[in-house]
Amino acid sequence: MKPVITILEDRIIAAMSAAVNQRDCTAQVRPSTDPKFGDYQVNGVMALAKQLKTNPRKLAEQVVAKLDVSDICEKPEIAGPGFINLKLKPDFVAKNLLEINKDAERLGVEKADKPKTIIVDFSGPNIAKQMHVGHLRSTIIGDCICRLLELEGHKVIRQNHIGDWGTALGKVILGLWHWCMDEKKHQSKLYYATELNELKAYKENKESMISLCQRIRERHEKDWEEDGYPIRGDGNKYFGSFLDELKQRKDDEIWGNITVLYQYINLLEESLVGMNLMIPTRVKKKSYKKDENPFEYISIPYESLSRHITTMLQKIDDKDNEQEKDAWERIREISLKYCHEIYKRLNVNLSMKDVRGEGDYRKDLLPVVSDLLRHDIAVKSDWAVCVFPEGFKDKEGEPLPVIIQKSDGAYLYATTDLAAIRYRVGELKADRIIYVTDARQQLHFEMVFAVARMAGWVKPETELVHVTFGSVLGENGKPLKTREGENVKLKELLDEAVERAHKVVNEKNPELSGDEKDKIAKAVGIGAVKYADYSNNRTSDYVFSFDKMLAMEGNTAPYMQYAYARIKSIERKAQTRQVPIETELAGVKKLNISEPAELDLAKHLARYSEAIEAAAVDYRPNYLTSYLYELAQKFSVFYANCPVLDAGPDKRPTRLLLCDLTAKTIRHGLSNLLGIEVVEQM
RNA sequence: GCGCCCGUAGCUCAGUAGGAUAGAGCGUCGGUUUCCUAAACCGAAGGUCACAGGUUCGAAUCCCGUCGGGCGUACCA
Repeated sequence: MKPVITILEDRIIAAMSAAVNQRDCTAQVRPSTDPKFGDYQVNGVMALAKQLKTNPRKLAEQVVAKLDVSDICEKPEIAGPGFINLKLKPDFVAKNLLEINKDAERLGVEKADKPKTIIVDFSGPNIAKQMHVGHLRSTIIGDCICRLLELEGHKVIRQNHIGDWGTALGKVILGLWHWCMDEKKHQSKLYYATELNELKAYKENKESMISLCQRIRERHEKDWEEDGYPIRGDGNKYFGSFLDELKQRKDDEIWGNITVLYQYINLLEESLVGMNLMIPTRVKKKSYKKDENPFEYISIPYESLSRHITTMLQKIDDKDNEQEKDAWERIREISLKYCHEIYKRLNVNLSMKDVRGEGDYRKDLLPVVSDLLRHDIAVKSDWAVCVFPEGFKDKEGEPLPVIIQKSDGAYLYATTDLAAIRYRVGELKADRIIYVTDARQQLHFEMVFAVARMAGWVKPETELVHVTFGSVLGENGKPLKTREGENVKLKELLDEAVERAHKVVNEKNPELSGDEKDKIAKAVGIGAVKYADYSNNRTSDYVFSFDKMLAMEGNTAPYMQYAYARIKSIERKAQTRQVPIETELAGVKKLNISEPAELDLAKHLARYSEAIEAAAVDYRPNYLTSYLYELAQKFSVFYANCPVLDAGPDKRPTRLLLCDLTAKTIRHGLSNLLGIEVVEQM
């Protein structure tokens, strides 16, 4: 079904063209700013008058003279400097609504004329860390964008570009080794936790810090020597089997430890800078004889050990780096399983088949770099391989590089992003690629896009879109953290939301069964977190507040869910009063709209597709939540003023239909597009 | 320094390629329940759209400048 606004736009354009004998006029039909101006206002005439240097009011008169909308609107009115105000005829609204009602699946939302293949890159957690609040926005905004585009009939390919190939992984692997050695050799005394506290405590005390670091280094070297069979430091004695056992551990234990270990490695390496402490490690020989130890031993600065491991990791397809590969696969497996539990709870449509992480592009990285070098697009600069796209400057005004390979040979996220673009355009046949990440990565993507175009990996008509969003802030106006200054785990955040929702349900509706309470608490709690995010303009930061998002007043998930539950309650009540809803609804051939509240609700219902279109074209879910909120408000007014079940036989079918369509629209918006559950009662 | 984003009611935020008297919610004050869920509804007060210029029929929106805040700016993502 064509949206009313589009029909009007077409008619206005035709009238404008006829009035001034000129093509491509823009009508600028917008919803009215004030109900007293009608339902839609035409702004384009004034702009056209300016362009033609004529009197806008006169021009408006000429346009209206050519305009035929009598089947849709009352007589158009000219107002102010040259607005044309349009008011829909109740008959037209009624007819329109009946058509939408017939289309229960799509509620009147049209499909795109030319469906495109659209890649949406979102969520992308770093698997070295437990998913935290920083992953929330990309995950849910990305999911909503996919659902909107799918509704419009596009071929949407979801890509979860997980971070599994960078320095963070090197740190986790090193951390796991510490965990292993702690258990195998140090009676599980959790030395790393103790040392983490010491590192924190000695921050300001250089002497103590130095002796602490020396102590750590010595133990490390000794343990490393010992964790070797048949050759020293190969990790075959303890670490290899430890990785196998890891599968049996509980997720909570793993994540608890990894979090601490990660901090430990980070702080240790940070503290080591400038101390000149060296640690032995092995590196593969350039060439070696058969049956010879393929490794040689070198000393590297202790603080660069995790980066060294990252480089080893990035060569995991070399059969001598099997240990790193095992560790990588194990972490990936554990972490992804955990991520998908979160996705499930969040009602986000992401599955394992959508995962294509940095590491999956590993075989493309060398070709990417050599390709760019061969075509003189990339150059070596200070031993790193760089591309200098035009128009980007650094602090000194010098050309700013995209580094695609570090001086130590490691690849970076720009490299994997480039490999991903090549794959998406080349293999997936993308017409458009949408990246949903926070605004801080803007420069990165601008530059990566520039390089991809320089290399000719994207066609000129391929759209590369960076959909940005702001940060989630705490009540203090700073990025949301725990009291200890750590990232808030997504799981804990969701747990608390559900718990709080549960308390409210208990208070408001104590007579419900335990199961029902649980179900409602889950829908309300998770829904509240998601809805609060969606209802904010995505480009701005927002302050996270459980109290606000769980409030019944205002633009919140519970308010929407309540409106839905009220309608469902009417339906339940109808059964006890022997009102045959199905029969009455099926029998509606014509609507009888008499009350202002009915007309107001009906008009809004007919505009669902406009809201979808607005939200989809700008990738802004808050246009959809605003629409839904207004819908719920209008329904509340209707509910208060128009009894449904007690209405006379001339009015009841219409009112039942308004209820039914309101419920369907709320459910579609909330559940199908935002992934927020509705509940039958609350 | 340069670049990007932002500054709207006491608070949290909307404001859809410039449109008419700038909107919600919270909070404050007042009202509504013999009636389908009051987890609701209705009303009132509350604004120099950071500041100063410009563009024009018209600016919160576009341009220039100032102030204030956030983020980014070569081997992290």
